[in-house]
Amino acid sequence: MKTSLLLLVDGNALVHRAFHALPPLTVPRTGQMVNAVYGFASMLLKVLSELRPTHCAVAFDKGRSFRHGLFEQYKVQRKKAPEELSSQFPLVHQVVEAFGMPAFEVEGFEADDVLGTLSRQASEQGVDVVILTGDADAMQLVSPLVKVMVPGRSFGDTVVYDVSRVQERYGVGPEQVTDLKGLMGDPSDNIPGIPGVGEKTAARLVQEFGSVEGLYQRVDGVSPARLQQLLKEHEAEARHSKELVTIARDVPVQLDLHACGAGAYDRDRLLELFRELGFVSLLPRLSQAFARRPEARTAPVPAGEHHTVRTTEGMERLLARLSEANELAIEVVGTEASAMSAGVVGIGLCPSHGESYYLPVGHAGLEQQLPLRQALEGLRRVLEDGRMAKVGYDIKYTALVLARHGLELRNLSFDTMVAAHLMGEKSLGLKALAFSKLGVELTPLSELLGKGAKAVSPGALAVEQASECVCTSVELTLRLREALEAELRREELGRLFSEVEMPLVPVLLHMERSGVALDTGLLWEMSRAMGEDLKRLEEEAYRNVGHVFNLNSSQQLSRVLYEELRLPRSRRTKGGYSTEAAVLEELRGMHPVVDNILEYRQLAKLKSTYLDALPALVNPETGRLHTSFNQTGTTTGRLSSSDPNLQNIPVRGELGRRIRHAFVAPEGKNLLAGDYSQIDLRVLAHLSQDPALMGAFQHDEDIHAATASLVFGVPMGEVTPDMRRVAKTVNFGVVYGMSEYGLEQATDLTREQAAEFIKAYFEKYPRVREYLESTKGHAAGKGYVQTLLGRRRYIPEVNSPNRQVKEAAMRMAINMPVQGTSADIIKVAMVELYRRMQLRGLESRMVLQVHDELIFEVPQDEMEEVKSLVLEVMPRALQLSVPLKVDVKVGRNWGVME
DNA sequence: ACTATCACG
DNA sequence: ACGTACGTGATAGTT
Repeated sequence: MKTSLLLLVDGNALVHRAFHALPPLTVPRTGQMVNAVYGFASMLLKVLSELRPTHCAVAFDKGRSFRHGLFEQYKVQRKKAPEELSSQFPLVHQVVEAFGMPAFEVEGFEADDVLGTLSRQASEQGVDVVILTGDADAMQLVSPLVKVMVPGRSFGDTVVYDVSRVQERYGVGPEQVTDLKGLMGDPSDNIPGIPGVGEKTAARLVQEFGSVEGLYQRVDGVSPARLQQLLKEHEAEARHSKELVTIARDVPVQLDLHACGAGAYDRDRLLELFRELGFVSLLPRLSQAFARRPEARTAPVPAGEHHTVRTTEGMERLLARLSEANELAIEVVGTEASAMSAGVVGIGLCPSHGESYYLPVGHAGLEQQLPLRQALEGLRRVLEDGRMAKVGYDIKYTALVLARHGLELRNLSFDTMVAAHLMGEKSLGLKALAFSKLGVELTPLSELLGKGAKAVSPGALAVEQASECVCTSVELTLRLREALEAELRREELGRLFSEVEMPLVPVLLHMERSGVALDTGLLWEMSRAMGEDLKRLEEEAYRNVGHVFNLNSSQQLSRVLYEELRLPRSRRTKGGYSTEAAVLEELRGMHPVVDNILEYRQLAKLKSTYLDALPALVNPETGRLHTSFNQTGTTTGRLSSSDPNLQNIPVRGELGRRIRHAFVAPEGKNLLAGDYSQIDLRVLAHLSQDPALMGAFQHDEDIHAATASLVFGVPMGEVTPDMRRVAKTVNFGVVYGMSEYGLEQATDLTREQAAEFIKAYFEKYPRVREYLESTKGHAAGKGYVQTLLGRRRYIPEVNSPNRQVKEAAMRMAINMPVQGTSADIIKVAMVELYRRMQLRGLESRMVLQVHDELIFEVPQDEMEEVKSLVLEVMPRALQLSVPLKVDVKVGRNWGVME
């Protein structure tokens, strides 16, 4: 006999939960955020196909909850839902409607009150109920006929609570959940409870006294005394809190089962809606959800054979299989995030769909696993075979760890992280990509490991768990390649990807692995000397102010300067008034402590960020300093450098420059630097095709002086240093989308002078103005801008109704094609230089890139050859309408280069 | 985890 | 009447 089952959904709670649990997901063209809609729809499909309810209904909050009348602080701390969430509710309602589910809303009640009432009415009719929600408060509704289902740790999973499960989880029965919550309170709803009473204590009290009311009848029997005291003091809060967390079951609403029949969905409407929202992955699940008879449940993660290879025989079978493959997704699980220090825990391999392998080699205490040596020797033929394409997610990490263990991964053909970044994807985690590109929810290894204090090392994981996770991960990597390859082609990014970005991967790997030599003795000595100066400055500052304070705290400093010393205030910050250097410069001479602070700040920055930090990062294996070059860190296409950042080593001040002296070439070698001269302005000349700007570069003029001469209307010979400085500022400013206000701030010009200068500038360079205007027009029309090689940046804010947001977006739109084209150019140069250096078998190595300059470490006998190679390749990287000029300098260290 | 500051191009 | 230069990453202090 078929029994009835009513599914009741708390629309608000589920949507909130989905919004916070799922990575951002937007509709490509409109930018509408839909992650919560997706999660809601996906969860509904799952539950419909698994539970096969005969009836269903959804409830939503409506109006101001009656609880606000009971308690004015109710949910008062809760921020207004962000636009990204609230804009999804209309779509959720559309989904519910297409699913053919009646939606209940009752003015003044929250969704769970409506569900509480409906579930009571259903129980009275003897109907089984499952409540699907994202809010644990609903546990109080559980009864022999009513179960509560909530999403699990990963949103795709669900956990069902019946009476015994509630008892087990909370230590009290469902009817006591309100007592428990009343004592504990709920910070997320601003419900007070008893301060200091958590879940443990609350559960003990409820077990002992049965309820809040029972507790207060016998409150003198509570021990310890401290707790008893607290309970007495906060009796009103406890009783009130219980009232607040109690779900109403007498809402004016009537359950009509006939109107709630499941399966009354509008298939065409659903299909259309899912297509519109880009939920392609949900389409095949529709028939499952609405099929008449129960079928096998859909797997959230693609099924496939996952093998764990732990024996010599297993290895032989694997190798036989790999020899037939022509591509291979690969992932190394390392002991740590830094590829230059990581050991190997395991290797994941996926030669084709539905078939993946995990080789544990470094699992702690695991008896049956191959030694790393044997695993690598076995795999060497395949991994070093340049004919077999390797696919990976962050493949540079995998290849670098392997390289350090003596194996060169060849033919790095597709990195899904790099591809996704090129596609403008903002969330680049494998989890986010699998979700947005494949509609698959996966738990990445990193989540298994936890973070912060309770993080465990991968080697400590159970091999079954690691294997399952890594096999899924390489499988998805292979499937992502297909999705992304097609997308790249569609967006005409295929060449940029396969001819620039992917060939760059081994170059960056080489640079990271090379590292750079550091004179740590020099840094230590400077640190010691600077430490003394800092101490002196600190004491002087205290003397000038009259008391001790923390010079490193901008908040304390703000109080000292603007409250105690009453110096003139300017820009506000959150914790007081700004104390940044530009502001302090204005205050110079008003009080002696200002000078102390400025000098202290400068020295403290240099000491902590460079002098003390860098020597500690020298790799004990190599004795050198190794950065990471991040290929997916910027919106413009530049590289970034981290751990440590070697792209912001000081150069400007005298003291700063001395730090560069510590970046040295080993005995018998020199450093060679090739830097593009004025690359951004040359790119601007090319992009704008402005005749005057192009002419200046074609004649190899000093561009800032030439600009000054043009704008001020004086011959080149009569340009003063001041005129040149203003022209230089404007030349840079143009590339940043500068305004009159910006120029005023950056120079000592008045607003009027600044306006006049800008006007004159655009009269002399009219095509630059036209170019800037057309770039902004393009951005507004298409929602993106691009570089010479087609690299794109999507900027949806260009059409923001908020003027400030829109203007900021326009400045980004102006800057990106220039900065990004320069990045294209140097990347092409790096790939070509590396290729040629390899071909010639040079011992020289590229070691650093700083946006417009490349640093090489060159043995003395290769110096001339490398110098001419650099001078040949860098200027020819891309053909522009103006020449690209490269200056080459050589020196024993990075501080003295001639 | 966030904010303010500051090093680089 | 507004009130910002574009792009990064590391540090120290604060929550």
